[in-house]
Amino acid sequence: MLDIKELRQNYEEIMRRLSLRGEDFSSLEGVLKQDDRRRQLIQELEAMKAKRNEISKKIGQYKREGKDVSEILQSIEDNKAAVVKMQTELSELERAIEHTLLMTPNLPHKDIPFGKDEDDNVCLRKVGEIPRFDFTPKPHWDLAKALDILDFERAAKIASSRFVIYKGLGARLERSLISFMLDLHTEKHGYEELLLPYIVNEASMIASGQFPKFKDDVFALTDKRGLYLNPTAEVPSINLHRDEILDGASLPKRYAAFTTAFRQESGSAGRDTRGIIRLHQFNKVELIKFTQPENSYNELETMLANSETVLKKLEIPYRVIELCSGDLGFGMAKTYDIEVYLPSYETYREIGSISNAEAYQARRGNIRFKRDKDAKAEFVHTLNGSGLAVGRTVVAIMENYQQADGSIVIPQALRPYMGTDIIKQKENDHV
RNA sequence: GGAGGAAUACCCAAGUCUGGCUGAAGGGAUCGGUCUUGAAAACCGACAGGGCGUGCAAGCGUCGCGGGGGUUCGAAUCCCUCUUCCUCCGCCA
Repeated sequence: MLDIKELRQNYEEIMRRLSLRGEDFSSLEGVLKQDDRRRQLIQELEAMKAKRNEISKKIGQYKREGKDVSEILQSIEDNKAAVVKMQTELSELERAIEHTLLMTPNLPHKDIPFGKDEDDNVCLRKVGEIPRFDFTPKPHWDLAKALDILDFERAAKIASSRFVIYKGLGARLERSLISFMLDLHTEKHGYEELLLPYIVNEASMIASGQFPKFKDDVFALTDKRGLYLNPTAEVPSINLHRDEILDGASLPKRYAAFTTAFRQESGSAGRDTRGIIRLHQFNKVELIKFTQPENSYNELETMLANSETVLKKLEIPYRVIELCSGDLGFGMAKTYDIEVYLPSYETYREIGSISNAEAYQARRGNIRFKRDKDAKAEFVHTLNGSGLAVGRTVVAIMENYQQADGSIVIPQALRPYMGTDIIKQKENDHV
């Protein structure tokens, strides 16, 4: 959320930076007018309240002294109605202002490339060798079918389309990757492991930036409490410290969390319908940081490096993309995407996204810190990154490590977890 | 699911029945001081924090006793509602 005071003081500059996103934000002009009226109302209202408090105090005093109170009671009659009226107008204004601010995205960081959409993103580097095959590489769904490690038909029977069942070494591969990633980040990169609720409430959705704007993207439960299936680990983990004032000495806080994410994907009908690239339910290891503002961009770089390490150790080719202003996520000031090379697509596909939200989520979720005991509370910066998307890592391994006979070699780093170095077709397989 | 109980500042805790001099007694912790070679003890002093508004600032006002709403001139105190926690019963991995 943007700070209304900053918007008031720096209107031109903020509008200029917002416009880099390529959308229309003229509605913010109205917010300034509403804010003027709001402040005027607060002054009038508080003056009346001050008067009322004073008179009430006097009434108490008179009563104790046994004096007559009817005259003084009379004098406050008009006050009462006026207070109610002003209070009503004020809360309506506040609600309207808040709604607009909640619908307004974060300011893009000054240094990120300007652009309209993903075509203007900038490739920073390519890492790893793109595998060369002396046969035609197969897409992961074909490989999976022959190996009998993924089952889409039965998943559709049990749930619906865009779900999958992992079987045998397929399931083991997913589980191994989760452990591998968590072990790496907790043991080598200094993150603390979290295992979070998969169900979150509305306040959490608002704080992390999903609501109110992206309500259609999530699964809502019918439970009367207003609960939703977690669309990304960012939601439960950012909310870990909602409405808290953290000790500055405890920053940065670094967390790694395995979660299962659930998404409607309603805007993606027809896209990535085959395989496990885009599912309603998928697993992810997420990295989260709460930092002091001056350190957040350093922490962003190390977080990116931490995510890259996963792919380096798995020896999967990838590239790092810096998102341009027009492709930037709603709540983020700066984002790197990591994309893995997929032979069947003959291109790179996103496998992780590493972002700095600066104070945007902290303001929504009231997440602050104090530099020392007597200091004023300041908003932290929040960062989140994939470390990585597990299902897509499975895809990357299957496709990049496939052999001519359709078997899949397990990356060296993963073998201790897998207990085998290859996934191959079972003998006497009768499916 | 049923029956009870609770939520007050960093912690403990009084106040709630009977609304007003209570933005909140008392204790602990913490910080500062006296004493001491040093420390402890004892004694003295300080000790809501935060949001919002206003102001160059000091300050002033407002809101704030789990959250939200209501009654009232006035609410920690009365009413409604939600949340969380505890005890017991039932069910259950």
